[in-house]
Amino acid sequence: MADPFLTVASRLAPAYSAVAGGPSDPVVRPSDRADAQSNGALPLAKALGRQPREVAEQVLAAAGDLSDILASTEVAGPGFINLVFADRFVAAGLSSLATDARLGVAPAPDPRTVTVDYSAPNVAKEMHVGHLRSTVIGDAIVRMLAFVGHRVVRENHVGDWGTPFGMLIEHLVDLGEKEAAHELGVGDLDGFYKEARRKFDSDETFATRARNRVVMLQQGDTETLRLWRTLVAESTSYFNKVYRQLDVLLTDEDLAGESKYNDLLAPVVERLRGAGLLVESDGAEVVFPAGFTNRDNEPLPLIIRKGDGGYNYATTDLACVIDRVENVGATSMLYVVGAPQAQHLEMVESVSRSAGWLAEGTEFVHVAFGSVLGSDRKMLKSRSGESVKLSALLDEAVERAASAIAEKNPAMPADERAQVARMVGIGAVKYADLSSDRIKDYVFDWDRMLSFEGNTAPYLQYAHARICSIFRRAGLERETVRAARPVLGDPRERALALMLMRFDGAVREALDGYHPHRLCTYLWDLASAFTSFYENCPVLRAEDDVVRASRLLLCDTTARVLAQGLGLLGIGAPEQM
RNA sequence: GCUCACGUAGCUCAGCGGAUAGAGCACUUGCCUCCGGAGCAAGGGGUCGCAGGUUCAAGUCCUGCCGUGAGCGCCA
Repeated sequence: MADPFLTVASRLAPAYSAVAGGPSDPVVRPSDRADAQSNGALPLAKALGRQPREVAEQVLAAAGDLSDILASTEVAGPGFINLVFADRFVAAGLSSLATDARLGVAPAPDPRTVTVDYSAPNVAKEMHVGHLRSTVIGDAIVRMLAFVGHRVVRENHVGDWGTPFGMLIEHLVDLGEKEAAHELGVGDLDGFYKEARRKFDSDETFATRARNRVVMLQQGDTETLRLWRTLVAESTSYFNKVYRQLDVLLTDEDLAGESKYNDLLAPVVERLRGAGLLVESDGAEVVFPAGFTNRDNEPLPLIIRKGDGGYNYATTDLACVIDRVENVGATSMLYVVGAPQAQHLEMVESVSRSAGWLAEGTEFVHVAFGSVLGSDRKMLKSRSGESVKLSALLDEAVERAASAIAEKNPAMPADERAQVARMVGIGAVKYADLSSDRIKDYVFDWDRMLSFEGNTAPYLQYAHARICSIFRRAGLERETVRAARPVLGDPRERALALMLMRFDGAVREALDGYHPHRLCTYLWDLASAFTSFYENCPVLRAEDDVVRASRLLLCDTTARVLAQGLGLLGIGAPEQM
C-alpha cells in the first residue's frame, strides 16, 4: 500500500509551486515551534506577504480533489499540508540524530558567561520546601545552559552574614562548641536557630551580648570570626549532605555568601555617591530609582546604608552585580529567587543600570517562581513551624519509591533497589517541581508528587527502563543498531520519529525565558509517543529484519533522548526499576 | 490605596497570535498464553473569571472590572 503521506506530498508539491509562482518548499523544520502539525501554508503566506488562510485555500484548490487521500489519513483541513512535506525529512533526520552524540541539539550561536544565583539557604537555618524550588529550578537551568555551550558560573548566595549572627554566635558560646557542632552537624538547624531567637527575645543580657557580638563580627575580631566560621562550616557541610541527597551540582566551590561581599559594601556607597545617585533620606543613604512608589505614592528608595550606618541586603546585591560583571565577566545574570522578591530585584537592576554597571546587552533576569502552598492553599512558612524539613521530605520520597519498587519488581536485589529508589524518589520530587510553569504557586501534595502515574518522572523513567529491557532481552549492544535505515510505515513510528527530532527545539524553548517545564512537557510527549509505539509495534518480533532494525533504532534513540532530557533536569534514568 | 502575579474540564495542569482548546488524575468500557500493565486503546466531561478593544485570526496581545495571592524605608 502506498504511503498516504507521500501521496499527498506528491500531489501538493505542484500546487504549492503554482501558488508561489515558482519552485517552493514550504516545509517547516519539525523542530520549529510551528511543527509538522501546524499550518503549512503559514511560511509561504509570510514569504508572499499574503493571508495564510487565503494561501492555504488556493493551494488546496490548485491540488484538485484530495478526498481520496483525506479518507486514508487521520488528518483533515488545511493544516495537514505541512505534515506530509515534513515527513519527507523524517527518515533522514532520524538517521542523523541517531549517530549524533548531542542528539541533534545545536550549540548556542552566542555563548555567554552566565551567573546563576540559586539555592541560597541561611546558615543555622533549616532548608525547607522553598529552597527546594530555587535549588531544583536553578540546577536544571545550569545543566541546560552548559549543555548548549554557555559558560555557567554557579553562585550559592548563602545567608551567612548580618545581625542574626550575633545571637547565633552567643548561643554557640553558651552551648559549647562541641555540642553546637553536633546539633548543626546532625541537621537540627531549626532547633539551634529557634533557641537562639528565644533567648534573644526573652533574655535582655543575652540580647545585649548578641548586639555586641555583631559589632565584633563586623570589626573582624579574630575570636568572633573563628566562632562564625564554625557556624558556617557546620551548616554548609549539612547543606552539602542535602545537595548530595538531591543530586544537584552545587559544591563548596560555588559558595558565594553574603560575607564574601563585605569588603565591597563601602565601595558600592562611594561609587553611587560618585555617580550622583546617593541621597540622604530620614537619616539613611538611599537611591531613588525612577518609577517606584510606596504605599503613600511617594518615591520608594533602595536603602544603601541604614540610619545606624549599617548596610543591608540591597547593598550586598549591588556589590554582587559589580563582582559578577567586573570579576566574573558575566554577560548574563540569573536570579532564581521567589516571586515576592520581584520589586526588590527590579530596583537593584534599575540602580545598577543607572550607575552604569551593566553594559547595554547584559541580561539581568529574575527567574521567579511561585510560593509553596499547603493543602489549604495558604503559604507554607518556616516561621509558623508547619514547614516540612527538606531532608525529611527527600527521605520519605526515597522510602516510598523503594516500597513501590519492591512491590512492582520483587526480584530486584535490595542494594540495587536502594540505588534505583533514590533516582525514582528524588526524580519524582524534582519533576513535580519542574513540570509546571515556575511562576505559578505550587501546592505541596505528597500523594500527587509520589503517585507514579501520568506526567511524572517515574513514567518517563519507566519508558526508559522498558527500552533497556528490550536490549537486554535481545542481547544487543545499544550502539550496534544506530546505522540502521529508518522505515516508518506505521503512524506510531512516524509520530515517534518526529517527536525525537524535536528535542533540539524543546531544549531551546526551555532556555528561552528559562522555563524548565517546557522540556518536561516535551519529554512527557515523547514518552507517550513511545509507549503508544511500544504497545502497537512489536520490536523483537517485527515482521522482518528491516523493520526490526528500524524499530531498534527508534528504541535506542528514544532511550538516549529520554536519559539526556532527564539528565538536563537533574534526574537519573535507571536501566531497571 | 498603589504595584506585581495568577484565574483554562470535578481536581492538578499544558497551550510562548493560527486547525474543531489538549493532557494527567478521578469516572465508564475494552486489552495480560503477547518485547516489563508504573502501561495501551476508547468514552463522557469546557461560557478559557467578566466586559470591551486591536487583528484576516485572541485562551494567547491591550484596557477596565471581579476573584485569589504577594509586595510596598532602614529584616534578608
